[in-house]
Amino acid sequence: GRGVKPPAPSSLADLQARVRALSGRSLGEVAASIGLRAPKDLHRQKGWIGVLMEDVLGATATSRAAPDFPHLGVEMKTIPLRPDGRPKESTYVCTAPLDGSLATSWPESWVCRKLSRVLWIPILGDGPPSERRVGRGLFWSPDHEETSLLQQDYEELAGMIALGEYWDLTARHGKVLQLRPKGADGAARVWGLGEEGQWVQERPRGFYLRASFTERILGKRLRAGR
DNA sequence: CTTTGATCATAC
DNA sequence: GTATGATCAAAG
Repeated sequence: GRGVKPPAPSSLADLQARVRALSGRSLGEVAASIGLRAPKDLHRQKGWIGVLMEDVLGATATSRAAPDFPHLGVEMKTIPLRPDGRPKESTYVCTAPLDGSLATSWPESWVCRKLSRVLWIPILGDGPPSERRVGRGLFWSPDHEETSLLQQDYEELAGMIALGEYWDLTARHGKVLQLRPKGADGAARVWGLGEEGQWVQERPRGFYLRASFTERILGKRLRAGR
């Protein structure tokens, strides 16, 4: 089926109201509201929930290197939660260019800008996507401590990339932010600047937030808030 | 069970 | 191919 996308939210208040209205609804209902059907599972449509929420909330920057709501400066992320409230997965942030164009300083970085204001939308439940439910959305900006952790990791990781240390560029680095392969498959390659300044072929990488960090972000605020 | 590395769909 | 949206599945 084809969807009918609502217009972009006109203001932050508009977006907040739409998020509130989605809270508690099943993904099947949400999909139906814009003329879509939920897939039986996510095996072949891993990003379906994220795209659905973008569509239903009127995000405009899908598949572009910009926040989902450019005029509001808001990036939206769906986050699947276990029954105990812990995130099931890490969260993709953005790609990490290896060709020398990656910002070395945190404030200038794409990661920093993308994370400056995030709308987290929890997704509850296992089983068929149509039966999962939308949780209560949360607008988040990193506090001082979170910013410090992110900056520290970012600068370490960006430094490794700048030095071309691909042999050690694994997901094991970073307390809260990590680098992971991000390609069509394990054979995907991209050109990177090597240790001697030569061009080398490497797996493409992306920045991810560790699930433990997202848990802290959400847990702290959901317990404190309301 | 948790984490790392691999993988799938789509837009441009 | 690059970027978006993520989850899957092998490895630890």
